[in-house]
Amino acid sequence: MEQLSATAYVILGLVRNEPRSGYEIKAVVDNSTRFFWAASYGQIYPELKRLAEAGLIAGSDVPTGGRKRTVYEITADGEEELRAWLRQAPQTFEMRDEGLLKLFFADALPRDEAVEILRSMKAQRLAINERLRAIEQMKGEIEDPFPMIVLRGGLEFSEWFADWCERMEAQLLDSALEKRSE
Amino acid sequence: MEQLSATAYVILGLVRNEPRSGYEIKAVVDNSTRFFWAASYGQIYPELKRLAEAGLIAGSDVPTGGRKRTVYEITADGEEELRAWLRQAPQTFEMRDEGLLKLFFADALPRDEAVEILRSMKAQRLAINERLRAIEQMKGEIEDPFPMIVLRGGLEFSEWFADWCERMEAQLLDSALEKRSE
DNA sequence: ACAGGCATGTAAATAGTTACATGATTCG
DNA sequence: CGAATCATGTAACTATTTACATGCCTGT
Repeated sequence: MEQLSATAYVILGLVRNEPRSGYEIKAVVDNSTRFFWAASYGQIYPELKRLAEAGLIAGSDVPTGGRKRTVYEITADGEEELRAWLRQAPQTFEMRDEGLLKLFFADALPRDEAVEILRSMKAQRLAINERLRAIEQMKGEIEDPFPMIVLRGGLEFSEWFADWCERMEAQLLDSALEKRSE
Repeated sequence: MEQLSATAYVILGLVRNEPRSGYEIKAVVDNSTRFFWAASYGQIYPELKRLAEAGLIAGSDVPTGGRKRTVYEITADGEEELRAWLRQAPQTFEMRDEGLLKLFFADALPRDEAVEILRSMKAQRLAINERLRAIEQMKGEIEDPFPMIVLRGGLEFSEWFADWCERMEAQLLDSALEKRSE
């Protein structure tokens, strides 16, 4: 079998906890992994088919009320595949942050407008922080500690980032002041 | 004119400082923006043509020695376009971190193997930190303070991240100990 | 009745990487 | 001379998003 995509492992990992439908997987992703690994319907549904064909997950019809619904559960092969992947050292770690990109080029703007970039970035991070806090509240007691570790990491990260924006804003305003008093 | 891609603004921002060839742009990206916004030859060269056609940059033949070479400089229109973009609040901020993804699913592994994920992640972040430090050393004195602000932000971030990995590793080992003593 | 959520899916477009082709020049 | 680097480019592939289509069910 060819290499599986990272999205495939997101699915394997999520259906390992409990059987889920494509729709549910998308909902869970949007409240958990999407902060460090997103996935859209356009990836999830085709991937579910591929994984089922490869025998790594198994789908069965489990309607909710009268509503048609296919839930997938992981197979023994799927679990082995997931564990094999988990054992390999992680490779990909990318960031695409338009705020940092704009800040990098901010010399093209007057100082007071450059500072605005930092303010936007801080607001974004605080919004994410609130979002994560809401998710943290929702979670009850569960045995698996890892999702909570990662969630708390996200909280700490967004706090660090917001704080950094604040400090850099202050630094910029300070240096503007210095220049004026020279 | 249609919406420009983020890569287009990377190019506009870089050629604004000084005229550069596609090859040089790629090299600069790899030592600066690629930590928060990457770009490959497959994006850069076609984008240079588009931007030149749109009149936002202008290319001219400037051979190095006998070696053919086209350098691009920003036009007045290009600078206006760049500034207009910089003034809009940043939208995109994504992360794809395979380490966090694996950690999220680490319950599928025995604890001692789960801890390995954190060790790999820490090593990765320390490697990035060293890389950034090397870049910091290289930079001489320049008037534009923003690239250095962003670089220092990257240094602080990688340090925070490595430290977080260390703390989480300790926490995991502690909780494993607790379980044993119950 | 109708809005909103549940549910599955696909088409088209955009984004981005990788690998390759080509060829000149410089340095050891 | 040979390796590395400068330099430009493209083709093929993979990834990913967006938007849409479809239709049922539930609650107000």
